[in-house]
Amino acid sequence: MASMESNLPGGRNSKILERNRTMEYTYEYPRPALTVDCVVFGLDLVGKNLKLLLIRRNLEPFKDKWALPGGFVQMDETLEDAAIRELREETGLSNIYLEQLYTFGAVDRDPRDRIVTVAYFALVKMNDLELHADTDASDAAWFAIDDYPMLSFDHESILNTAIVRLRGKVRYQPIGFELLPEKFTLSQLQILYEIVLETGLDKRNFRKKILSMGFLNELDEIEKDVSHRAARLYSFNKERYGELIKAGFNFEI
Amino acid sequence: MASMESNLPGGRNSKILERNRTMEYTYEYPRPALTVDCVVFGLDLVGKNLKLLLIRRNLEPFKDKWALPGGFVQMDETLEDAAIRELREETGLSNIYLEQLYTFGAVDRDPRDRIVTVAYFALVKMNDLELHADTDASDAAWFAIDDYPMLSFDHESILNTAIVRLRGKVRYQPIGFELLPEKFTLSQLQILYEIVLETGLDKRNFRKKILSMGFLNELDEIEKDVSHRAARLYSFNKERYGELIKAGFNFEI
DNA sequence: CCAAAAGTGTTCACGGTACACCCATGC
DNA sequence: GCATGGGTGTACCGTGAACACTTTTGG
Repeated sequence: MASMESNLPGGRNSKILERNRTMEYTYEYPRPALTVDCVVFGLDLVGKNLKLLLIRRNLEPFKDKWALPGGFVQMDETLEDAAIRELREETGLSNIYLEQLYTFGAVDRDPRDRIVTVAYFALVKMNDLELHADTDASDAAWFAIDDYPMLSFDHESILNTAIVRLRGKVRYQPIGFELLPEKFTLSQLQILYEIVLETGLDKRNFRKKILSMGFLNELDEIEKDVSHRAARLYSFNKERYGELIKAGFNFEI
Repeated sequence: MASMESNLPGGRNSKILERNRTMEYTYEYPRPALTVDCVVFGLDLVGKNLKLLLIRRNLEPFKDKWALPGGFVQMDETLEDAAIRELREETGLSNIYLEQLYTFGAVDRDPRDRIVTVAYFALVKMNDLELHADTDASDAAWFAIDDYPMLSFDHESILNTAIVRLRGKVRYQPIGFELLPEKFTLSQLQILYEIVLETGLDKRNFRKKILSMGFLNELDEIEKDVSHRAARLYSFNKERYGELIKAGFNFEI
């Protein structure tokens, strides 16, 4: 397990050690450990707030404390694969929107050792959700974004970075749909933006704008089981959106 | 050199090994190596094009090939510190704009070993530039962004990610000023945007817009040594920009 | 006096914003 | 019939876009 890349570090701790699998000289030096951590957001359309998925740690340090789901990157998997695997193992989630957020490398962010973590941020449709913790998470639960417990390590600052990213990105990329069911009403879409952007929006202007963009499919279907006039359902037409983007269209709320 | 973080990986390759400095049980498992790489952009106002700073590698693999400046992260430095150190060692640059770009973790991105790299992107004022390679770069040079040599490793895809980021970010954050001298003319500022955004801009509209934003200092100074009417010089007022942002102002070109 | 770039206003079209009432449905 | 949210149009204003000529300076 010795190697070197692009260029040498300062030289300290470096010595020629062995030939590796490609038979080139490599160097040995101490390596930080590498983990991934995931900030998972969900949307509570009833309670009208944004939710955060946390797990309860069952190992030291921070045993029994809440933390972002995550864990070590293995040698034979990409960073994204590691994030996907950890999410499945610790929360049972799969097939969700995932994007790399930022890499946190403060020297003392972990009390045990030098550990660098690549943070991901994830959006899930909370309806088709079924949490079941495996492996080393004894518990997983959703918390309101403005009322969550103390977090382990530097996870609070990772979370804050993710919130800033979400708020920024939701305005100019159609990622909000990842938080809604496949079929949704325009009111639900509006509530999504109102929650994430922490603002009120005018109903008529919102509908005019979003419909004029032309990437929503108007379905031949309406809401069920509501005690008032049922709203029409829509779905996001990803292909159409791609075409529009190619043609120079600019999404913005 | 054994440890573990947030949660365990799959379990394979893991065993209890030793107590570390905080006297908690830790695990041993193989770790990817960790490097940083920097995409450094400069602006050539005369030739009117964007430039890229590369180094010539003097070690295998890709010996004598061009690559992004970068190298291994040491145990006692943050990721950003590593990027700053490598830039100084390999190119002599210091005190430049630097921001984290993306972390690349494909399993086979380096032929020797599993190496994950945290890419940074940097902007330099090319006038106050003086390149001198130390350490392990035998050479450093600027290339036009649309005419550069073959790059080592996956550095071309890192570069492409950086270009996308630059083009996207320059439109809604005042990072362009990092590519200009402290004192610049409005025409130079316009050329900057025309180069980066690969578009033409109307002179009158551009001036109206940028001046109306109210964060440029109009200096009592004009260009020197030009064979035509000398233009007024301006500088970017960072403090003023901060105040505007706090007040809800939105920068956009 | 010529070349080169600096500097300067107005008009028009479009998109954003503000704003209020009737309709459909379930209980 | 009443409570609840669904659904709809217009007028105004401000910003973005298009567009051409005069001024200054050095050589």
